[in-house]
Formats: sequence, structure tokens, C-alpha cells
Amino acid sequence: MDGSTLPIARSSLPEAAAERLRTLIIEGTLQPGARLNERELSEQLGVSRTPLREAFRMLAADGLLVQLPNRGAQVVALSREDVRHAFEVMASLEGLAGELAAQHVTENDLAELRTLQSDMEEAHRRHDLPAYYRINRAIHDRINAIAANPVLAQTYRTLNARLHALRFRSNLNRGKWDQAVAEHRSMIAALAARDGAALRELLVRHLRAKLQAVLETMNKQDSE
Amino acid sequence: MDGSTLPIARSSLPEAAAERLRTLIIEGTLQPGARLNERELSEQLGVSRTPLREAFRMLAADGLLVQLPNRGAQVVALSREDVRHAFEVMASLEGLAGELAAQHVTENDLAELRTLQSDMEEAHRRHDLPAYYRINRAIHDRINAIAANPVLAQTYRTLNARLHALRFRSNLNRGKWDQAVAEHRSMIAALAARDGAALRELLVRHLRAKLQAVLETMNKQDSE
DNA sequence: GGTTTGTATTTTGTATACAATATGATATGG
DNA sequence: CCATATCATATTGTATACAAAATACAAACC
Repeated sequence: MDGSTLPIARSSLPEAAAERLRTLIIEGTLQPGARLNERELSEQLGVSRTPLREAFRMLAADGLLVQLPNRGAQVVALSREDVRHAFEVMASLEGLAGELAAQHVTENDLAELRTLQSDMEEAHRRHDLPAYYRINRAIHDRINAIAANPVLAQTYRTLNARLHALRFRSNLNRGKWDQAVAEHRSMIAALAARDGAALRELLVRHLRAKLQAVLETMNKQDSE
Repeated sequence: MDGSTLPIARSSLPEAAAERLRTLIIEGTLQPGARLNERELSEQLGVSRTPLREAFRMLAADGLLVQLPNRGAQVVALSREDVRHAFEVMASLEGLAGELAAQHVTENDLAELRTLQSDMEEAHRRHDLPAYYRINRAIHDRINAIAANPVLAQTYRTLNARLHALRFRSNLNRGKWDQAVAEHRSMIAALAARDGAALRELLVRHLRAKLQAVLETMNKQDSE
């Protein structure tokens, strides 16, 4: 966001601690609602409280932690409403990414995306859900990269990280999965046709379906 | 973003310091590119370096500061490209706000907005630019509030703060101003008609015009 | 028995001291 | 005279110590 030198050398204790905590939150080791004890955590991470607290501030800004004055930090626990709101914004951002990508996409980009798409269909045939998720993410990242808007990319990533903390993976029924794969095929077709409006519409609908899946997972998790 | 209790009591030295710095940046006391000396600033603000550094992390997350490892923080200096990118995202978010607002708007909301609109036209007639900006902001805030999506509101505010650091105000020629006022009138009409798509289109175009004005200001500032 | 109040303990908040790195000036060699 | 190396200084990074607040527990009261 500074204009020229984006790939800044990221290396400092607070950054590293934040990165580590981010992983712990997203992987579910630190569960939603969990309170984070500064002394305990700082010992576990092998850093003092000072850089840890800076890490807390960063994660709080990303929406992964909530900080209460004099009561420390806890992992955010998203309500259904929060998820709905986040998805609404994500859908809009993805839509924009699609429009911009349609303006900037090159034949090279399309070739890459088609490879990813066939990898995805392969994973789908093998019923390999982890691979599917990985490739899915790669495709969306790719579209964002093609859109060539760092502000968009960063905003999107931040929101996405927050949702990943939900760990809604490993829940996708057959019908939804089939549909999602088909939707990806349509997206690449729209991109090849440089039809930004169509791509936007596809992405928005795609996200809407994903929201439904996530909400169902949340309901299921609650009743367990 | 925590789901239930949003109106948290915000009160801590880092928060307060961040708020103060935010103001100093937006008002231009701390100019783009300025390097922030921790000791100096902490003395001026009357806090120690520890909370100040936490404030830095918060502002960096908001995109108002850039932090370089071992070289401290400096006020972000947005390039034309950065501004373009930020406006692209802002336009998309405003468009979403418009769509959502059209779904949720009540007659009460419309009455409020019409009052603001006539205040704006009054300010326009008086050639009162500061008042115009104030009312303009109030209208957009109002639309965002009606959209009732806290994630959207927060994302929008963060981006907006970053752009405010540019201090592009007090530059708006007569034609653009006339047009902007007319556009606001159309927006309220679209909202009254609950025409989300039309409102989206208006807001996106409105932002595009604003981007042009800002870029012209940047060019002018550079040649001074 | 339940509620409330007071106190001990834990935990967070802030300041300061020390370490590591970067910056700038001066001197030295080409 | 310019470039480079070296050293002094300044500035950031981290840890720790102390202060303030919140939490948990126990005793007294209703």
C-alpha cells in the first residue's frame, strides 16, 4: 500500500508472533472465544510480552482477536450474522476482482487457470477434498492477482483470514461440490470471453452458495 | 465484529494515542512520508514508547503508517496508483452499501436523508464548501448505516481514513460540484424507489468522478 | 441459603533499562 | 576529489520491573 515497494522484508518478532498466532487461530488450536494469557503465551512462543502485545494489536486489526481494555485478548467468535455480513462484503470484493480480472487477463493467465481448473476437476473425481480446497483457493488468489489491485487483494485476504478461523472446511455435500466445480468452469469461460459482468455475477452467486454451506456447517457444529 | 456487544468501552493508552495520531495524520500535521521518532512522539503525547508502539501497529494495520523493520514508522504516502486502487474498492463497497440500503431503507430514513439533501443544496447555494463536505459525509455515512452491515461499515471507514490523509478537500470546481449535488438527488430518488441496482450504479459513477477530482488535486499539488 | 463486601492473587497496563541495528560523520586510501 | 571504511551517535527492538486493574475466593451479613 505504500505505492512502490510492496514486498517489504517482513521480519520482526511482533510480525513473526502474529503470523504464528494467526496459524494457531486458523488451524483451530486456539478456539473461538478462547482467552489469551499474555505471560503463558509469551513463554510458549519464546518471546516477551512486549512484542506479543504488538502482535495482538495486529491480529485485532485483522479481526481475528477482540481486545477488551484491562481484560486481555480473546479469539473472535463470529455469530451467524457476522458471517453473513462478511460474506456479503467478500462477494462484492470478489465481484470487483472478477470485473478487473476480465479487463486485465492475458492468454498466459488463462492457460494457468485452465491448468488449475483441470487439477480441480481431477481432485473432484478423486474425491480429494483437501486438494480441492487448496486448488480452489489458488484459483481465487489467481483471479485476485490478475485483477492487479493491491488494496483489493489486501482487503480480501484480511476478510478471508477471519472466515478461515471458522474452520468450515470438510463440510460440503456432493451436490454442492458438483455445483461449485461447474461454477468454476463457467468463471474461466467468462474470463476468457472478457465478460466482466458475467464473471461478477458468477462470483457473487458462488459466494452466496458458499455462505449457505458455511451456515449449515455452523448449525451442524452447534448441534453436536 | 464480535457478534453481540459491539459498543465496547474504548479506553486505553494505545487506543487514545492511535486516535490522536490518526487526527494528526488526517489533518496533515504529520505529513505523508514523515518519519515518526518514537522517543520524540512519546514525549509530545505524554506516554511511554510501549503504548505508542502499539498505536503504531494499529495505524499500520489501517494503512495510515508504514513500518519498516528497524527503521521505524512513517506516514503513508499514497501514489496515484494507490489512490486509484483504493477508489476502485471504495466504489465497490459503496455500491454494495447502496444495494443493501435499498433493501432496508425505511420512510424515516428517507425523511432524514431528504433533510440532509436540502441542507446540502442550501450549502451549495451559499457556496459553503466545508458545510458541503460535512453534509456529504453525513449522507454517505447514513447510507452505510442503513445498509446495516458492520463489516462493510468498518472496511469502508478504514479505507476512507486512508484517503482522508490526502487532504484533497477544498478543491472542487463549479461544474463538478453542481454535478455532485445533482447526483445526490438522484441517489435519494433511487433509494426511495428501492432500486438497488440504480443506486449502485449512481454511487459507483459518483466515486469515479470523485477519483478524477482527487487525481487532479494531486497533480495540482505536485506542480505547486 | 444466598448475597454482598473485603482481601489475596492473578493478569493486564505502562515505564524504563538494556541490546541490537541503523545512521551519519570523519578519516583514510585510491 | 571521490569512494570506502570505521567509529560515534541516535534510534529502534526487546525484556523486565513496577503499577493498576480485574478476578477469585472467603468471610460476614441479611
